[in-house]
Order: sequence, then C-alpha cells, then structure tokens
Amino acid sequence: MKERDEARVAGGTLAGDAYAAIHRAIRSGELAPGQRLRFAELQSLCGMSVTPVREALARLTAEGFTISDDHRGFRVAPLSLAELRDIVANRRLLEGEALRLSIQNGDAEWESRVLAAHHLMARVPRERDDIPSAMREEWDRKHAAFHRALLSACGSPILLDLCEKLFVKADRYRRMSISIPGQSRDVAREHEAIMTLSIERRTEPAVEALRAHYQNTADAVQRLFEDGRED
Amino acid sequence: MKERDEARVAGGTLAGDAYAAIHRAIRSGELAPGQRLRFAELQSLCGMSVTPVREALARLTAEGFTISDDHRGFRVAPLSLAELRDIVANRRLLEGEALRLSIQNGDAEWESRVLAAHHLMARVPRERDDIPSAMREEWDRKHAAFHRALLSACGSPILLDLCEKLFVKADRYRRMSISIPGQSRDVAREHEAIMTLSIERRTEPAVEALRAHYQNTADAVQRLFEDGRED
DNA sequence: GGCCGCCGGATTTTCGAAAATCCTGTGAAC
DNA sequence: GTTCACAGGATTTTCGAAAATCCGGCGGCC
Repeated sequence: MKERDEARVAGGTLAGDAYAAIHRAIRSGELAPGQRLRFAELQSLCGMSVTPVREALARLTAEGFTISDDHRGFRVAPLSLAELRDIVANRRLLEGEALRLSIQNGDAEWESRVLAAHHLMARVPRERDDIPSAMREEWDRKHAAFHRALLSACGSPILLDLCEKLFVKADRYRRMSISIPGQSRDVAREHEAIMTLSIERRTEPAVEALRAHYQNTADAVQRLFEDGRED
Repeated sequence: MKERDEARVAGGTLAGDAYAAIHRAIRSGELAPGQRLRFAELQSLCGMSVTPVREALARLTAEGFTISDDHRGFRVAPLSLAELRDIVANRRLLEGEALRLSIQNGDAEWESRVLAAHHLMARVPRERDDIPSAMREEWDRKHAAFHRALLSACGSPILLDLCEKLFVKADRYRRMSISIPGQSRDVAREHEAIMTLSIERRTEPAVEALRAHYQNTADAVQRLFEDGRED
C-alpha cells in the first residue's frame, strides 16, 4: 500500500482529502472570501494533481462554499451582512423546530447526551482574545457537538442535515465574532439556560432561548460588519 | 468554435452538461433508484470522457441524488417511504414559512406573478393516465413555476434555495403518483384555493391550505408504496 | 467441508499532457 | 484619441492511459 507525504485517510480518496483541506482553509479564513482559486496553488496546497482538486471544488460549489465561473475558474464565496442575516433567520426557524421536535421525542438517553456535551464544552476555558488558537478550535468542536446533541432527537434526518449545513455556513461568520473585545453578554449562561429548559421539557421557553441565542450572536457580528469590514 | 454532436450549452462546460443529463435521467426514472452507475455506461450516455462525468457525479452526490462508495463507484440514491415522509414534513415547515413571508412582503407585482403562473398551469390539460408524456412534462414545469411564484416574495434567498432543493427531491416521488388511477382529490381546486387565499392576504388559511396540499400528495404516494413498490 | 490467501479481470481513481478558453496588451485603422 | 482586432501567454477544461483498488473464483491448508 502506497503512502503519500500527506497520507490520505485510510480507504478514502484524494478528492476527499482535497475537499477536506480546502473546506478547512475556507472556514479558517486562510482562503479569504472572494479570493480567486487557481489550480496551480491548490495543487501545491493539497499535493496532488488537478483532477481530484477539481472534483473537490465541484462539491464545494454544490454546497455554496465556492463559486464557479465557467471557464474562468473558481473563487471563495464572499461574505455579506445580508447573507449573515439570512442564515440566522433560517437557523432560528430550522433549529427552533428541530429543538421542539427533540424535546418532544427525546428520551432519557438524549437528555444525558445533552448534559454530557454541555459539560465537555463548559470545561474548556474560553476567556478573552489571548487564548491559544488550539484551545479555541477545541471549544469550537465542543460547541458544535453541544448544538448537535440538542437537536439529535428530532427524528428528521433531513432537518438535521439542513441544520448542520447552516451551522457550517455560519461558522465563517462566527469566526469574526471572536475578535470582539468586550463580550458583554454571557454566552455560557445562554447555553446553560437552553440546556436546562430543554431537559426540563419546557418546550417553548427552550425554543425561544435558542432563537434569542442566535439573534444575539448575529447582532454581535453585525456590529463588526458595520464598523468596517475586518482585515 | 468546435461543435459536438450533443452540442454543449453555449459557454458551458461538458461537466455541466453531464450533470444536467444524469440529473434528468434520475428524475425521470431512466436511472432507477439504487441502480449502480458505471462510468463506461455514463460515458456513452453523455458522450464524453470520464473526467467531466466524474465531476457531475461529485456534484450530484453533494446534493444527495447519488451516493458515493469510495473506490466502489456511485449509485442512484434509493427511495424510501421514510424519506418521503421526511421530505414532506420539512416542505410543510419550510414552504409554509416561505409562503407566510411572501404574503407579508409581496407587492402587487408578486400577486400578478402568482396569478399568471396559476393561469398558465391551469391551461395545460391534465386528465388521466393516457396523456402524452410531453404534455405531462409541460404541466410539471408550469406546476413548479407556480410554486416558485408563490414563494418568490419571501425575501430569503436561502429559504428559497432550500425549498427548491426539497421540491426537486420530492419530484422523484411525485413521479410515482401520476400512475395513481382514481385521483379522487381535486388537485386543481387545491391550487386555486392556495392562490386565492394568498392573494387575499389571508395568511394563516393560505399557509394551512399549502400544508394540507403537501400532506394530501404525500398520503397518495404513500398508499402506492404500501401496495408494494412500483416496477 | 470450511476458511484463508492469492491471482486476474473489472472498475474506479489519478496523472500528465493536449485542447479549449480567457485575459492582456500591442498596434493598426478611423 | 479611441476603438477594434488579434497575437501571446496564462488558466481552465478535457482527454486517454496508467495506477490503485475492488470483486470473484480458485487452490491450498487446517
């Protein structure tokens, strides 16, 4: 079995690796919004030929992370305040409904998943700007896991998938909000409230707390946009 | 400028043509649910080399129309009663909200678009089984246009996009329902009711009519499933 | 008999180069 | 001075073949 420098995931394809690498670079901002993507650069970034890179871009384009201009190449999808608002509005709708269904259908095991995921997230320290980025990524992962756990009992694979896709889309914007200095609101308290209300099966208060949580996040990022774009 | 037998769309790419051709074949049932997709066959179907076909499959897979098993090829995504139910449940949620927003935001031009689209659809005769398939396709197009017009004023590009994707996903199931013999319910009347209520800005009745419309369609197809799978 | 490992064909996946297309800047015509 | 056509280079897109992987069957071994 041949091994490459950047060993491919066992059993996977190079195209899959390219997808993961480019996706990650876009989410992290390493590839900036609107930036043109040249095959030569992506090939050296991924360490492979043009074919799998192109396949990765086809997938990314189908998911809206990149944009394809026929015969003129690809570029990273731009960010905009309008899109941020739109994403949040739809997350409020979709995740609100998903949480409602989860509370309705969730069993004791669901409760314990939520509790466990919240605990793991709360244990990761998340103070101010000067935290190491490795720890930030760790918190991001736990945060995502917590939200997934919340919705995990909704019983609708499609709804879950839509929520997941919007979550990832929102990630590029969330990244901006970490640079906000005086995080006045208490994210941890919001999370805790959502968790408690959910487990206590107080459906509508829980849903409302989740929706408010998204609105708050959006408002914070929106302020950033208005004070001139980042970079 | 070189021209091929199956002339590519002006300015487009072969990969784009392959995507359209395979997508169409799947929607029409020419490529059956679950069927394995061999590159040799697809190449002769599309009349091109493997690379653009593969790119098309990557896109289709990202959208859920095909499934990729690494190193084992692709197959058409299967249909199931569970998925049908899930699609309908989510369409009720999403299109319901989109219609609500459309009624809220729509101006006179929106009203006229809805009216016009409904008229075009109503003019296409749609009797029983023995209608020519060309006419059925015509009706399908008008039907899709009517639903799009209804939601077109919702103001949320993302919500519109999600609705469109679910609509296309549902299309494969809708195709089954045409073979239902005693269409007892009156689809035309349902459409008319939705249109009238919407234009009269009777928001909640309109939304409820739309949601019932989907539920009825789903129930009809579901009966088909239970009487043994088609084919 | 049942199970494991290996061989050969079928198929997918990737490569490197050829073909097609786009972009830039130069120069001629008006 | 402006416009237009058109080379020349850069870039994307596609091809055909090579490499990698999978599937099925055969033979040896326990």
